[in-house]
Amino acid sequence: MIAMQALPGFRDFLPSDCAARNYIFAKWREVARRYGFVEWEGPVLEPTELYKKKSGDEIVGQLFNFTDKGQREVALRPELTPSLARVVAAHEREFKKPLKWFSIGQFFRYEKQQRGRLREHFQLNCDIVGETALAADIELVSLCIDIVRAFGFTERDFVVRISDREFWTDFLRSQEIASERWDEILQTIDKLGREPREKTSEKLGQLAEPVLRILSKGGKSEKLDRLVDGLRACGLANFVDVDVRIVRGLAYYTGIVFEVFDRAGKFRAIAGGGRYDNLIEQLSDGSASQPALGFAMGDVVLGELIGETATAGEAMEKATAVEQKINIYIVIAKEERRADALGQIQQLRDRGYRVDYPLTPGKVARQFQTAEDLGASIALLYGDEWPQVKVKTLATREETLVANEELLAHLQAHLSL
RNA sequence: GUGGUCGUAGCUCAAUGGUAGAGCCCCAGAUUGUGGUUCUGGUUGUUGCGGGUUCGAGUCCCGUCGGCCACCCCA
Repeated sequence: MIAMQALPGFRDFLPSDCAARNYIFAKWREVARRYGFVEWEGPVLEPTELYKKKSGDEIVGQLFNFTDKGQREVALRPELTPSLARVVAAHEREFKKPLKWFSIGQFFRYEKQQRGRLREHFQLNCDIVGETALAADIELVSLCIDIVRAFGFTERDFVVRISDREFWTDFLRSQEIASERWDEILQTIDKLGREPREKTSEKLGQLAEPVLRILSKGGKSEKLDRLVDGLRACGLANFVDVDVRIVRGLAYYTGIVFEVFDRAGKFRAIAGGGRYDNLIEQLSDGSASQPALGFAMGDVVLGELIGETATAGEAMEKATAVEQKINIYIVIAKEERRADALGQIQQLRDRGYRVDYPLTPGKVARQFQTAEDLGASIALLYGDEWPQVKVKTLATREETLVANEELLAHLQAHLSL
């Protein structure tokens, strides 16, 4: 029995898990760069106040927070957006607008874990700052779709549900509802799918009838139409559904909001985001003001969906397998040749080949087995043939003798990496 | 935070209240320096932990920790 284990909700990444994670990160990075986004990072630990301040009280109860040795109230970041807002406010004039920034990092929350929901996870965040035009919303949703597509998913596998908070705030204004109640009503609409209809009606009171009528009709707006038109021009309209039931829990969203789900409805949201035009101004106490929008995509649900989707799973399997293989394994058949082998190993590694060899004397049969296990395509045997080396192509079992000093040239000609 | 359910070897799982097992993995062999198959042998457990009932507990009871599921909440 091992005494120490990881804390609940925290993961160990064994090599295969790490390879899968790196694969996800690589796709995220690759597609974000295709869209002209640049990478940045913020601190993992932030003052608790940053999250208490304006992002809605609902998040505070789930913070992984504590008091540090300097008596500061701090929290492991649960999300990136407040940090981004702070950074943008502090460096507002240093960059031309719009900013297109992305970040990959670890985020934390303190709550009971269950499937798809740990106390720690990795997230991609993509944000556009300094652009009010709907074109920015189209760009962001397009990027989100293309990132999911990059893993081999199609419109049969996932859907982006798009909504607009302004659709609801316009409605509430038309109903002459006091703005203090808006957040509470939006929360109720957000919960609509998860709560019994009677409870919703009770909470909405006189609004229940018009709200339910809108939902049964589907809800439409000129802005949402234009958004979908823009995505259609990109050829991405098949990936989206307008669905005004999407509101999102965070209070800081102000306009378009969206969430990505698997079509089968088996998992939690894969990604989510929206427009938060007032947050930067709020967090900076008015010293900076920038419209902004962004989304986040986590590694946990995405990873589960990749694992359960044949095409995506195979693509990842293939990519990670290649990544973990070595190119060349050195078989030391005679210990007298170890020094010669080491000299060549150094040369090969300098040239960029992935090379491994037995650290202790061992049977030749076992060494070939190890070469196979490590995924080498070629084995070099150092033994009685010296100063020649036996070059064996493992897949075909073909062997040729090559003089050791001609080995580099020989491999360059015969081993394509 | 609340409720339900589960916890046996590194992994997947067996064991009517009566001496804890199998498969896989791993390790070592099968006449001198050649790998994916095969054969032989071998290692591994305070049955999550702590109490209790019993002649006797992996099995029943209580507590605790951990996993899973639902609720809460959702970045």
